[in-house]
Amino acid sequence: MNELTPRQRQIVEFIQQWLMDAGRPPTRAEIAKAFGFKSPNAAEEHLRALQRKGVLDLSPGASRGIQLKDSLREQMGLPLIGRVAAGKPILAEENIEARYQIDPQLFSPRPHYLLKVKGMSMKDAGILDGDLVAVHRTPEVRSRQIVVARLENEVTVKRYKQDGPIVWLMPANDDFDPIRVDLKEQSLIIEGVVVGVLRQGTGKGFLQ
Amino acid sequence: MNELTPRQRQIVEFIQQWLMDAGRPPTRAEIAKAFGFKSPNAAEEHLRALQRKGVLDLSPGASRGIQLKDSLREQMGLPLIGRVAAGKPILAEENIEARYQIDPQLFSPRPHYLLKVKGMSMKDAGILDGDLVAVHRTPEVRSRQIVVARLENEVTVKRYKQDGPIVWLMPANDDFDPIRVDLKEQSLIIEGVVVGVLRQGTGKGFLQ
DNA sequence: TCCGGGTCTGTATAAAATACCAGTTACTGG
DNA sequence: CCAGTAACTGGTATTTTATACAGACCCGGA
Repeated sequence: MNELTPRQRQIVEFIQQWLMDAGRPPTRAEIAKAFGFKSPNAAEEHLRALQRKGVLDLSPGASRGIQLKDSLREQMGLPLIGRVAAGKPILAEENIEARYQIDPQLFSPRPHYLLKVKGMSMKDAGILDGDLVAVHRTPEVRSRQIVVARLENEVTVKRYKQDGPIVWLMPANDDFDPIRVDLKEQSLIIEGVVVGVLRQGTGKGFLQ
Repeated sequence: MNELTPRQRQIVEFIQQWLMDAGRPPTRAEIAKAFGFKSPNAAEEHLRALQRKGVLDLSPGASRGIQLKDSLREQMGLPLIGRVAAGKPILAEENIEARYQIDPQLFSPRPHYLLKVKGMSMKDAGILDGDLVAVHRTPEVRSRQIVVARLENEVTVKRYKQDGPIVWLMPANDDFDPIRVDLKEQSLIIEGVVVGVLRQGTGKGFLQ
């Protein structure tokens, strides 16, 4: 029911493009012209359908009264997760310290949130205390990827290494020891894969 | 001549705010209502004045036909500088590999460009080969700041240390030697201060 | 003093845009 | 086979919007 038809998807993409180019939403007539509709009502009905499906909002009576809901979420930006409250899902509202807009093209795959790193256990991978890591939320991880894992209600960033039923969470710092997790005994929740790193304020002086 | 009056500045700020909130530009009547004008023509004349001063574009005949020129520049995002052609200014068009939108609140002071780092000379400061550093363009630097410097047509990222007329460009890696610059003999151009670091694609596996 | 720009009121009108209504065609699932 | 939905054409009433014109007031510079 909530799935868009190919035509509806085209309409939404057209509106996004138009917004980028013109800085304002299109009118019914402009949509109709772009798609070759001979009646603006064809556009009207597409817009109604898209509103029913929750993809956009229409402001009654206003000219160019089309608001894409996606763009609102994009405008919100990525949530920055600071301290993760025990037992709460990582993206719970109370964990969000701020939101930052990040160009989606900058990282791939697309990150879902930023996580503030505590401690120097990943120093040799260039991830320092206080750095923000951009995380793509997926449970599918491969060995040698740097992951965000939750173990005993502790959230940690480590390099992932699987050896049969044994998972090793490897620090990138000789001062720390690898963490051994036996999946038959302990539960390990993968909160995502690190797809980027972001450090604020190197100006004042940072480390050594 | 190109200076905006306080009232004109208010108008521009109002349009920016409206764009953020509604996702479309305001009409003359909406501007008039917000400012308490009793005539839409007051808004019209402000828009004309702002167009004359080059702050925005008006699309004749189109409803909500206001395009802020600033927002276009903001949409362009920060330029990513790759290889710097010898003798060319760092922000020359031919040095720009791409543009990325970055939340201005993320870094402070505001960065002017991103520079792709080559080599591992700043490894211990968490800046690795291929990282992007966000750079605030200023010639004013203090000791211990990480700077982008140009020396003999080579652009390099190092920690700055001044000792009277002698400047030391300090690597953050024991395998590299500090660079000694005597300002009486050599010219050193400071291209800016590093205010942030950005690494793309840590997912696949990075270093050690 | 006169001029021009900035800031606004008030009125008017044409053009742009929305919001309906009545149909048509084609496809899909019960 | 029929109902429902998607995807249109064609048209119209109504509202929204842009824009022009006629003034008014203040201020600073020539």
